[in-house]
Amino acid sequence: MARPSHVRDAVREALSGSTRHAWSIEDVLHELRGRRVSADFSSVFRALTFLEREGLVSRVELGDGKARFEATHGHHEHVRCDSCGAVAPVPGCPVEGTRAQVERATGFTITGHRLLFSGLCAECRGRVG
Amino acid sequence: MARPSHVRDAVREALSGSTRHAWSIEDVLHELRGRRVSADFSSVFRALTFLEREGLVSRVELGDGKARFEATHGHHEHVRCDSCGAVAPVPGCPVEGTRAQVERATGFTITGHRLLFSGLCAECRGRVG
DNA sequence: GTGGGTGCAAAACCTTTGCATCTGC
DNA sequence: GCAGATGCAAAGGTTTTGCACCCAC
Repeated sequence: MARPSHVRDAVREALSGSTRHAWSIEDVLHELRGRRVSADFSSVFRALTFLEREGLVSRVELGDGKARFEATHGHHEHVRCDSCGAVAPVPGCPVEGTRAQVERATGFTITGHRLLFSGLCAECRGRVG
Repeated sequence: MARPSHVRDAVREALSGSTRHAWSIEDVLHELRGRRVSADFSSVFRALTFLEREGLVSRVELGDGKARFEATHGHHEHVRCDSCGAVAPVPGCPVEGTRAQVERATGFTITGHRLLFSGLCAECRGRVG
């Protein structure tokens, strides 16, 4: 029954009150530490899992072996920098409207999708090449 | 210098001589066992890594926490069954042609993408709902 | 008291690497 | 012999879970 949870509250605030996208658990932990919120890795993990069940947070897979989370927003895709790992949101979605076609081609009932672009962010393009 | 490698050979044959897509290392191991090929997990792992460097095999990430591999084919996307985990290829690609737009919107230089559909395969649709 | 929230530590899972061995060449 | 291929086992890196403790109701 709605007992106070400083970790959960802080995680919710961190994710919704920042422009950063696709937080790893470590990212969240560092952010909390920066805010002087004492928290443990497993508590952050549990907070994220909890918020995910609530629908406030979405888990996104970016293929770097780490779980990533972000505040649930409108539908969007992601782009990840091959060099530094930075993640940015991609507005819009080129996949909309292809569902019927994919269902016809595969026999699956399609319920969702995940699109991840890879490339170089502006910063790394200047630095790396 | 081209020394015989029964594991590598068997892995190559398994991946190219089957309709299955997106093999996990365990999948390959079971297939080899079925073919009476003795092999160890790490040998299969090394064979896959080797074939990947050769370009004969591609590593694909399907967000289930396991590395997946498949024979390198023309560009295609994947669909994964939420219920049983079956993976099927999706011909074509709705993302082609959106690169310029994404680059404009994000400032990244886009070099690739990964699209994964999720849904229910025909079998699970009948069984689960 | 009771049940949820936390921290700490250990368990689980996968992938990757080290090492000794075996085998063609 | 030498170098590559293998198996076994252990190391690494992350995510999950078990447990004991503490605190708000």
